[in-house]
Amino acid sequence: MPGLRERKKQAARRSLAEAALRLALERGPDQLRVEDIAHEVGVSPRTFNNYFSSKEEAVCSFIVDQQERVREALLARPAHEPLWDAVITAAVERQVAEGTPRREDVWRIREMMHHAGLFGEMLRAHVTVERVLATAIAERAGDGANPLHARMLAGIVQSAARIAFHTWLNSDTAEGYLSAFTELLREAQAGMPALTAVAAHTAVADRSAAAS
Amino acid sequence: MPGLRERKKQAARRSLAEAALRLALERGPDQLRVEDIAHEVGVSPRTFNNYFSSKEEAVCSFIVDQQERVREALLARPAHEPLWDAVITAAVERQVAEGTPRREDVWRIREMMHHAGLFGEMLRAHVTVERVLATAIAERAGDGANPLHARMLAGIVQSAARIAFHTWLNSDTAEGYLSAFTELLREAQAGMPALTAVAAHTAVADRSAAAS
DNA sequence: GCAGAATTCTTCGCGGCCCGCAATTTTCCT
DNA sequence: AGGAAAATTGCGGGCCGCGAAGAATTCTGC
Repeated sequence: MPGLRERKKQAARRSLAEAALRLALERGPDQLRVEDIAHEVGVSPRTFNNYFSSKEEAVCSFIVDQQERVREALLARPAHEPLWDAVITAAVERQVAEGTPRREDVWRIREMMHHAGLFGEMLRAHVTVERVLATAIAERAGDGANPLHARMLAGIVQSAARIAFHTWLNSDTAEGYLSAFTELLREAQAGMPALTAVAAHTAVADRSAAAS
Repeated sequence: MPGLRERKKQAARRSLAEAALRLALERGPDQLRVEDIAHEVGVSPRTFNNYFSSKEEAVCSFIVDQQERVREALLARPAHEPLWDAVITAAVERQVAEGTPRREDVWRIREMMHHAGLFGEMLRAHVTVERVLATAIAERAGDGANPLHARMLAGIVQSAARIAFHTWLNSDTAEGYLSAFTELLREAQAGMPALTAVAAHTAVADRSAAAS
């Protein structure tokens, strides 16, 4: 069990992260100073840097904080479930639990993704989650599993999440990004057959064209 | 055709990028100031920021500059070749053409990957390449191809490259990272069967344990 | 060739971020 | 209660990114 000291630290950290994200959504990534974040929580700007090494890290920390939930969600799947199904279900579950961003925040988020520092930090956060997910996958797969393969599967999951979210963000569709996310993972599971099918069709056309 | 002015600009840009990367390798990411880079090329520090918005971007720009070669390498594959093979071969070809880092630079690169800003920038560069690769894949796959699926395949390729390189970087093995890269892509093509096979074995063990 | 135009480079300065250090206050354990 | 450990904070320094304005260089039409 964590001591009182540790809990207060975590509370302060979460307060800072929450304030950073909220202010970033309110006024945009360029009008966000660490001074504001610190003042919002009631600590000195210097203290902010004891928790986060940059404001970007604070804004994106909520992604990293999903680490534990990812691990738990995967290991909670029934043991007889095939690995792909367990991974996909756990990943989707987590996304559902996280919820979809509010409609009014969409264009702000879009703006934030155009911010180089924030975008890079988000990618870093995804890699961090990927590492945790990889160990959970390896754990689930058993001792004989190749850690590299586990890492690869985790990378595929994160890629699907990133791509589905990014596509949803830049399109004014009404439906969520979860359907695209799931579809991408199912495709990856099957080795991207939809793509290769099209390619095969093209190849056939090319061959008949070459033969004529 | 590019005008003379444009060519000089590109030359200056490449000089800056080359100097940035070389100095970063020589003295480490923390002892690298834009003033040094600019002075090395013979321009003012302010001019540096006309070409790159940060020193990290300059150091990682060589990755982004591979965009065109990726595209060409893929579209140069014979038309009858299956998509996966074409993509894998083109990706490996590109990596081979780029060459393996010198042995003495390894620990410097390792140090650079620990630098938050540089690591994030490298991930951003990978995403940029991913976008180009995705359009090339879509082009190759034909008009009926789902752009999302193309993007996903590109993401898988970039994930494999990143994971293989990262693993190689943090292990003192003599062999290159290309073998791991190829193997990861082959696994992905087949839907990560090695992992799921292990999982099936574990599931069987679990079931017999539950039955007893 | 040349003079004007256009573009680029440089100098200067401001606001901001990040970090090391040391003092101070708060919290924890016995 | 009192000492130890740890967190917070102010200060100082270095660097970065960017804007403005003048200087320099290149381009263009003649």
